[in-house]
Amino acid sequence: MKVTIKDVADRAGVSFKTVSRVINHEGTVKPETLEKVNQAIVELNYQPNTSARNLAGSKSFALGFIYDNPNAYYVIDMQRGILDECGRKGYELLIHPCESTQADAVSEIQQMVKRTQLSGLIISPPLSENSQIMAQLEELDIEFVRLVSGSEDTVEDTSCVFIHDREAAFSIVEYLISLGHKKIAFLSGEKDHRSTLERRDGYLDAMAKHNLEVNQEWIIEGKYSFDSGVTGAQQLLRLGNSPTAIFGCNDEIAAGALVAAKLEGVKIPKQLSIAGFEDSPFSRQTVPQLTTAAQPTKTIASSAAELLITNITHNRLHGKSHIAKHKRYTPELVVRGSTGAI
Amino acid sequence: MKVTIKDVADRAGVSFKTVSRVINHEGTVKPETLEKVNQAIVELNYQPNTSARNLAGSKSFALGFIYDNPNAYYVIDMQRGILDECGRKGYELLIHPCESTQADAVSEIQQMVKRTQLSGLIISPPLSENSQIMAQLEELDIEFVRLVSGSEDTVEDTSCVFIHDREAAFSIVEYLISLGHKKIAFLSGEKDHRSTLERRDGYLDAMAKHNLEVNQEWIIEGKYSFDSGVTGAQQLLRLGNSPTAIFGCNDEIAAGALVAAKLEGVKIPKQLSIAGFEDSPFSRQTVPQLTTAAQPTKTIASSAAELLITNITHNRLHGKSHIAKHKRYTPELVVRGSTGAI
DNA sequence: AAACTTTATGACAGCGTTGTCAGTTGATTA
DNA sequence: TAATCAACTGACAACGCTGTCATAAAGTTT
Repeated sequence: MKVTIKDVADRAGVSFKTVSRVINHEGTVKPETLEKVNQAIVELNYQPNTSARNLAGSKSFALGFIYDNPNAYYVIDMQRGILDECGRKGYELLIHPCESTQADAVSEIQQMVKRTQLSGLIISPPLSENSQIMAQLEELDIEFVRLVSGSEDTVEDTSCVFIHDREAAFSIVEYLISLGHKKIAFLSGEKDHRSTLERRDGYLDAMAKHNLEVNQEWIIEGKYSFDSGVTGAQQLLRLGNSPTAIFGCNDEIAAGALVAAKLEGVKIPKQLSIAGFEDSPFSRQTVPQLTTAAQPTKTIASSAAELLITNITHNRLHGKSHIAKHKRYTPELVVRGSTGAI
Repeated sequence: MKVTIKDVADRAGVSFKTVSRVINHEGTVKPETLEKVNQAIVELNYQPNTSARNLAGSKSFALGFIYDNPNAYYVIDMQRGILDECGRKGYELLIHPCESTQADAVSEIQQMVKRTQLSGLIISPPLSENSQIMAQLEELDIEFVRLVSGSEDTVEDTSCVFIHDREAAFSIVEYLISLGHKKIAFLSGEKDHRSTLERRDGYLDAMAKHNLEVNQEWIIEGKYSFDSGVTGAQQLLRLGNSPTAIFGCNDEIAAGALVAAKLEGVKIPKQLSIAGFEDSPFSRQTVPQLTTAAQPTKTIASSAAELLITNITHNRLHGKSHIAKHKRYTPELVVRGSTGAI
């Protein structure tokens, strides 16, 4: 009924330990033996039992994805990207949404890690930016990779995938400037998200580079939500000296701004240009479609998983020598109908 | 370092088997012993090792969620709902997005089940409606619960959670009728999705009940996408005899229709009423907001997980006596600004 | 008070792997 | 030719738990 390593061994005429060597690609198996074993594996359609492997090796072939992000599109893309890599490397994925505000967030993660012996964690923003939580996680003695906005790490030398939000925001705003805009507003997301600050800095960089005045009234604090975009934009449009372009911290905000503009009777892009960030499906479901910065979330996720698995494998072989590698991505400008010359 | 069942046993002054009994709520432990053991567990912060439990019991405390659904909001809600229940019952969740069109979808699932000894699967539409895949899954000898549109099962006696799309669609259309609409169009989703057919039937039911003519030109085949809503609505609005109300098969379609109406210069809801289905975040991010039917996805998911875990537990105790229970949910009408009297 | 239940607990094998260490083989060297 | 070495393979004990069966303790019946 159930095919075990011994069945494979019998069929191949070797000891079950040799089969184990083959499964684990230990490389110390004679080519012809390897061939026999592989054939037996195929013939019997053998699948190694994960629990047994985990138990015996006191490790696990599973990664955890920890997130605290309300954006469904983002989360789904992340999951897909991680799963792709997991599939290639023979890992499973456990997902763990949580609330970073929750006091026991870490102890919950810790329990999960203990129970399942997760061999690594991938942590996405904004959780990955919470230095307190990250500090606690360090103590858990588990490998992890964080996704963070920016180009340098705030926390010590953990493995990171950096997203260059600042540079991307800069490109967007510079593009708006190239269209002739001088009065450009910024609709911010939660200001305790690093991405908000990075994107704002990119905006400020571009304004400064082109010697454009930044009116403090044009920087509106808000949230990463559609509603926040609506109210923020309304506020801007009712200003005496209202901007001719709005850069929303993400597509939801920008979509909200678009709606607000319509409510106020402002024509897009004739009277007002609006740009978003992220290139989520949102940005293609507005009229006109949003100019935005495309964040290759799925690729980033795969890449984070790859980095994590590399680290895990490395550590298994060479002990905790912490190679702490980094990767970097810069979202790219995508021009659509919501922006235009004045 | 690592706390095992034996450490707990030593501390509580009992055999490790007794601790095992406590962990598994076997109920044959004297109250005072139980108390001692529980205290030891807390003091040592003991977490049973899942791999060991799985291996020894040749079962697993993990469910799989199999889906083939492009709708990010839906998937996220499902995951949350399932995870909630998993948390309560001490299960883990493995997610497995897949393509139902893919030839080896089932063999992939099978391998995953073998590897991880998943104790049950939750399968959401449209995959759950694919009778071929379901048939193959039956042979896998694994407990599963399907989510399906409708009120009766097409497949034999598997466990199901039914979503009464037809009834809900009926309410929506009847509501439109109550507003005075007589010319009501239907923008369909993929017609190989059961939900599409159910919602269409609900639409037809309502039309029939009120003796309203159904012009075949008003039923437009499409997809569950924003774009499909746009083109479908455009087609309708350019008709000589165009409808005064549109019922979109889901919120994305309806949102698309809304945009199309705007492009054509048609005022919502003055000249045209539009209703969606699902109550996804979409429906609140349009202007005006969409009238829709609220599908309690998260609750449904929890409920499916609960049903599954009940079945699993039952089967462990009493063997495969297949209790095949069903649950039912009817989405509820949510009236917002996109619909109004003519 | 003896015989029988019932309830509560423990001893121990085994789940399917990996890790460790001890062979075995064949080739290479002195 | 014997000695040495590398490359490969196998035996066997873990890993941390559950299942099975045996046993002890307590309660019930006659």
